[in-house]
Amino acid sequence: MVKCIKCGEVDAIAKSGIIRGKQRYFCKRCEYYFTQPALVAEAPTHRRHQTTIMDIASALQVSKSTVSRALQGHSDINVNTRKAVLEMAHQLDYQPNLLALGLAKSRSYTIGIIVPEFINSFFPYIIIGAQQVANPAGYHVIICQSNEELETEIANTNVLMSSRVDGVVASVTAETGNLDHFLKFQRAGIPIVMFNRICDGLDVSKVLVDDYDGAYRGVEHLIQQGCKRIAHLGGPQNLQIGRQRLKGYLDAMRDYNLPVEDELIVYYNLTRENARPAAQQLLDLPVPPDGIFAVNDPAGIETILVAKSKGVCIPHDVAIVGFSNEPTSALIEPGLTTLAQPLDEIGKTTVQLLLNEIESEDSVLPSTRILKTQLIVRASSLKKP
Amino acid sequence: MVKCIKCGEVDAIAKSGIIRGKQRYFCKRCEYYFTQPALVAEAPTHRRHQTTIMDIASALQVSKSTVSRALQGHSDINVNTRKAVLEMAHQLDYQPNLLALGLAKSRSYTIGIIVPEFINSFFPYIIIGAQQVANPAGYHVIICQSNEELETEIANTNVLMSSRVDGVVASVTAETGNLDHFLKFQRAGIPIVMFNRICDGLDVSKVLVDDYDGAYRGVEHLIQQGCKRIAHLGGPQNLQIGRQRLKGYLDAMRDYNLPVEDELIVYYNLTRENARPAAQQLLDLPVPPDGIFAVNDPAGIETILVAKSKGVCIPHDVAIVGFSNEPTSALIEPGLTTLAQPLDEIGKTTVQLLLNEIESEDSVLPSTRILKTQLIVRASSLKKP
DNA sequence: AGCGCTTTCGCAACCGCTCTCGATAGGTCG
DNA sequence: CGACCTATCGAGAGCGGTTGCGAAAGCGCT
Repeated sequence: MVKCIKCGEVDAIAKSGIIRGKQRYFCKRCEYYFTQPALVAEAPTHRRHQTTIMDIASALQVSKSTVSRALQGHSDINVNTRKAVLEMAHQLDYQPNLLALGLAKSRSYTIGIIVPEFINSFFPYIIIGAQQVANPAGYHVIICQSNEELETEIANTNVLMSSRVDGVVASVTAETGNLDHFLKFQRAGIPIVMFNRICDGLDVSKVLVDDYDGAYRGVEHLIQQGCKRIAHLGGPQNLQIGRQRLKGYLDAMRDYNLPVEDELIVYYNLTRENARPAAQQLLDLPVPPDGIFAVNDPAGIETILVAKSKGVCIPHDVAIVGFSNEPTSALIEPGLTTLAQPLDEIGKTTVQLLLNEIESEDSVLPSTRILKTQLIVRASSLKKP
Repeated sequence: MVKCIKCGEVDAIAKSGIIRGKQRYFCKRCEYYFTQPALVAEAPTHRRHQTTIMDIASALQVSKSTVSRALQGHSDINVNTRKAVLEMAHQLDYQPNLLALGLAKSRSYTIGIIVPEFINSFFPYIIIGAQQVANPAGYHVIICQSNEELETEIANTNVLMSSRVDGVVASVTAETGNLDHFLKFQRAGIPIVMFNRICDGLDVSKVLVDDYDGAYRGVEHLIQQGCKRIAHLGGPQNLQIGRQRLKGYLDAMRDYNLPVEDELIVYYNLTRENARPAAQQLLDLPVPPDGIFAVNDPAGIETILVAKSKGVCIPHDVAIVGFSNEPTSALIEPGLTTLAQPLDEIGKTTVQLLLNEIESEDSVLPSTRILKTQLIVRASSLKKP
C-alpha cells in the first residue's frame, strides 16, 4: 500500500483529496500530508544554472547588495572591492538576468517595433537604423511583424504589453482603422512613436516623410516628361500615406490643368498579391494612361512587370514613378523612377524621439518630424533624353 | 538649515557621510538617517502601472495564489471562481508579466535568432517560417543581426544570455571561426540549432540544404549549356556553405573533364561591397570565363551588373548561375538561374528541432536535417533554347 | 454526532536583482 | 579622549508570478 514518506507508516494513511490530478494522502501518525512522489523524482537537480550575483557574493564573502552596487558602479563601494567583484564576475562569466532586473526596476530596457512585414527592404533598413540608436542607449528591440493583418497586430501589442516594453515604435497595417490596441499602451503610460504608416486618432509622436510633397513632385515630373493622362495606383485611404500621396497627385494634376478621371485612380491594400490586379486594371483601360504614379515601389515594380508582359513600352507608352527607392527599383529594367526616403534616418529619429519620451520624467507633448524625399529619376519615366 | 524629515528637528542634525553623491544626515533626536529629498520629490506617484494578479485578487477578495491557479487552469479551483477571475482579468485588461513569469519559472519562453543580416530577403523568409512555428508553441522570438561582424555576433550572444532565452537559432557570420561565444549556451544547457551558415567545432543540431548537390547541379547545368571555362565566385572557406559549394563545383568540373585553373576561383566575404570587386576580378581575366557559378544570388546579381556594364553579353559570352533564388533574381534582366532553397521550411524545421530539444527532459543527440534545392533555370544561363 | 474524504483556498518561500535604511569601523579634530 | 564624520558594507523588503504544503468547510455515511 501507500507508505508515509516521513515515518514510513503504512496503516494509518488516509486519502486526502486529489490535488492537480494526483492522489494526496495524510499520515495520521505524523500528521503529514503528501502525494506520491513521481517515480523519476530524482532528477539530476536543476540542469541549467547561470551564475547570479549571489554566486559572486558567496565566492567573495560579501553581501549581494555589495556585488550589485559594485556592478552598477555606485560610489559607495571600495575600489578594491569593486575590482574584485568585476574580476570574479568575468571569471564566472556572469551575465545579468534581465528578467530579474526588469522585474526589480519595472523597466525592461526593451522597446518593441511593430511593422507590417520585412520582406521588402524598406522596413529592414528602418529597423537597422532603429537598432543603431537603441542598442548604444542600452535598449534592445523586439521585432514583431503584423503580416499586414489587424488581428496579428493586436496579438503583437499584447506580446509587447506582456514583455513590459518601455516603449513602442509602430507602423500600422493597411487594414488598421481602430486603434484601441494602441490605447492600451497609452493607458499604461508606455510611450509610442509612429512612423511612415500613420492613422489618425492617436495623439502620439510621429516620424513621416513629406508624402504630399513627394507625390506632387513625382507627378510633376511625369507631366514635365510630357504625360497627359496620368493614373494613380493608390494606397489605403485610412492611412495618411495613402491620402497624402493621393492629394499630391490630385493637386499636381489640377495645377497643370490635367483632367482626373475616376477610372484613373485605383487602390490596393499594400499586399504583394494585390498589386498585380490593380496594375492590370489600369493598363487594361480602354484608353490606357500614359503615365502612372504608384503609391510605392512594389506597386511600381509590379506595374512595370505587367506592362512588359503586355508588350507596353516603358516609358514610351507609359511612364512610371514609384515611391521609396527599394534596392530592386535600381535593378529592374527599366529602372524605376522613385522618391527616395531616408530610411536610416527615419529609424533613427523615431527611436530617438521614443527614448526621449521614455527617459523624460514627465510626459512630453507629442511632436511630429517630417523628413524630405528625393526624386530619383531612372529610365522608367525618362521620355526626354 | 537642514530639517529632519521625521521630527522636524533643526538643531540636532549631524552630517552622516555622502551616499551616492548625496549628503546624508542623521537626526539625533529621533535617531533617523535621511538624505535631502529631491525638490520635485512629489512625483505624481508611479505613472505607469499595469494590472497584476494582485489587482485581480483584491478586486475579488481572494488570494493571489487562487488567481494564479485560476489563470493557469489548474484543477483545484472552483469553476465559478475561475470564471470570475477570468472575467475580471479581461475586464482589467490583465496581461501577464513575462518578466516575473520568466523569473519564477526560470523559463523565458523566448528563443533567440541570430542572423548576419536581413536586408536580402533570404533571412527574413526564414525568420517568418521560424515565427510561424515558435509563436503557436507559446514562444516568441528575439531577432539579432550580427551585421556580418564577429564582434557584433558575440554581443548578440551576450544579449541572448542575459535575456535568458530558452534556446538559440543561429546562422553565423562569414568571419566566424572561433565558437567560444556559442559554447556559453551549451555550458548553460541552452540548446542551439544552426542553419545555413555552419562552421565546424560545435556539436549541435543543424538544418542545411544539400549545398554540394546544388552546386554540382548548377555547374553541371552550365556545362550542359556548353560552357567550357567555368569560374567560381566562392564564399568563405571557414563556412561549410563555402566549402561544400566549392566542392560541388570542383567535382562537377572533374567529372566532365574540364580544367580548373586557380585564377578561375575567387572568394568573397558575403558582404555587399565585397561582391563587386570579386566579380570584376573574374570578368577582367585575360581569358575571361564563359560561365560563372556564384556562391549565392547577391554575388550572381552583382556579376550580372558588372558584366552588363562591361558590355559582356549574358548568357552568350558568359553564363551565370547563383544560389538561393532571391526574389530579385527573377526581376533582373536577364533572369538569374539559381538554386532555390526551401526558406520557409528551413525556418520551420530549425525551430521545430529547437523546440524538441527545449522541451525534452533529458539532452537529445544532435541531429542534422538536409533539405533539397531546386534548380531554377532562367535567361542568365540559357544558351540553348 | 463523528469519521473519512473531497473540494477549494490561503500562506509563504523563492526566482535574481535593486534599493532604502541602517550599522559599523576608523579617521579627524578640538 | 570623546564627538563627529566619512567610507563602506549588510539586512531585508519588494517586483509579479509560481508552487509546495496545509487547512477549513462541506458532504456522505454509519
